[in-house]
Amino acid sequence: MGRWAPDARGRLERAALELYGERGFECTTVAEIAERAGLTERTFFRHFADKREVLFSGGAALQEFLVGMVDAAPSSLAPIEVLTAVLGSAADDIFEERRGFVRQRQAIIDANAELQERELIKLASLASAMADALRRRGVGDPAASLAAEAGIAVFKIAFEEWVQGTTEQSLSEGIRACVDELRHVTGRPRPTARR
Amino acid sequence: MGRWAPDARGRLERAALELYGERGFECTTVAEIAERAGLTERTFFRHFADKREVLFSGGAALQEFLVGMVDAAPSSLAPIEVLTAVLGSAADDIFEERRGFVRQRQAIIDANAELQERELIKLASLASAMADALRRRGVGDPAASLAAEAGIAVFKIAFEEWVQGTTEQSLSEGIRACVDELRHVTGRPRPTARR
DNA sequence: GTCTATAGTGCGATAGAC
DNA sequence: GTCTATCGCACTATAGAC
Repeated sequence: MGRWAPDARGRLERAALELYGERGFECTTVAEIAERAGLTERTFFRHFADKREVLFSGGAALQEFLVGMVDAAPSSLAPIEVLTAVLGSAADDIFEERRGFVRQRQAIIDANAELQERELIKLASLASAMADALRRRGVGDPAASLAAEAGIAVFKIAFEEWVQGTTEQSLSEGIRACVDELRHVTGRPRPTARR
Repeated sequence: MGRWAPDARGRLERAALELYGERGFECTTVAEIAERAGLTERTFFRHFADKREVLFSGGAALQEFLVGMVDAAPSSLAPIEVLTAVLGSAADDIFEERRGFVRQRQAIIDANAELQERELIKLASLASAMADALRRRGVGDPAASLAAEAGIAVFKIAFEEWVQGTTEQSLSEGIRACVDELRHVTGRPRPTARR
């Protein structure tokens, strides 16, 4: 048993989620979060770069998961197939099991512009990491970037519907449906001599 | 002739661009910007919600331009064709003529994470406005969102290459090339009975 | 762990334009 | 008189320096 109660980081995360939910992100001070967690302001900033980051530190794990799956995917698969499979796995293994937490967190983010900014930069960094992973598979440019951005866009749109709860579909089903829809939207791959 | 020198807003924008370029975004205080523009800190915040916004207020005009063009496009065009045409027009009529300014501004943004966050949220709002415009044309969901997000992704990737100056291509040529590449990446629109 | 600079807000005063 | 743009001051909270 150490000198301090364990899991300071986790306590700060939980305290922040509670308080942001109760009184909103802007109306919560770091001092209040620290107090509820039984710690000081200074300690908060040693764990999280700023007041927003406490909601996003889980993103690193998600990124590792996705990149690892892309790296491990059979080399026979086309980029779009890899992404569909990998995002679907994340949906089933990570999101579906934490639906309550995810929705609570999303409600907080949706209520604040600063938090939306932070979320978008996390998604952009995810897209960039996915593009790198595709390049390691030998996918060229700009195909790698385009596929990664398209994958993230699909995820974003499917996630939005899933988290709202207006659909019976699972998240991974929504992802597959969106990929199909994207195929139709972009049209056939060049009107070469066919017909 | 008024009591004050005219175009306070423009003076603030120019002063900010200069100072952010000279010493970086973080090392510039709002007081310094206001001083160079011959105004006070309080006036800066009257015109711009925060220190970042001074670099992004032109985005509203771009959004109006794009949405207006989508609304005015012939109804015979498919969503992806509308977006390709509209983004190409913006490239030729807005970006190509301001290349110097755009590059200077981008160098400032690339050097700072907070500014990248703000840029991403502006792009997201652009995507959302484009999706709305497509829905007004009768495009359904999620096709409208997907097309808009794909269009913005294409623009982002083509813009990146163009602004770096590593290509001879014009921005609108880059956009068309990226749209073609995206078509190939997503693959054919469902393996229906053909062949 | 304390101290401080700076971002950003709220409110009242002022000086013109109309 | 009203309206608008600016200033000035007091204030809080974040975030970083020491």
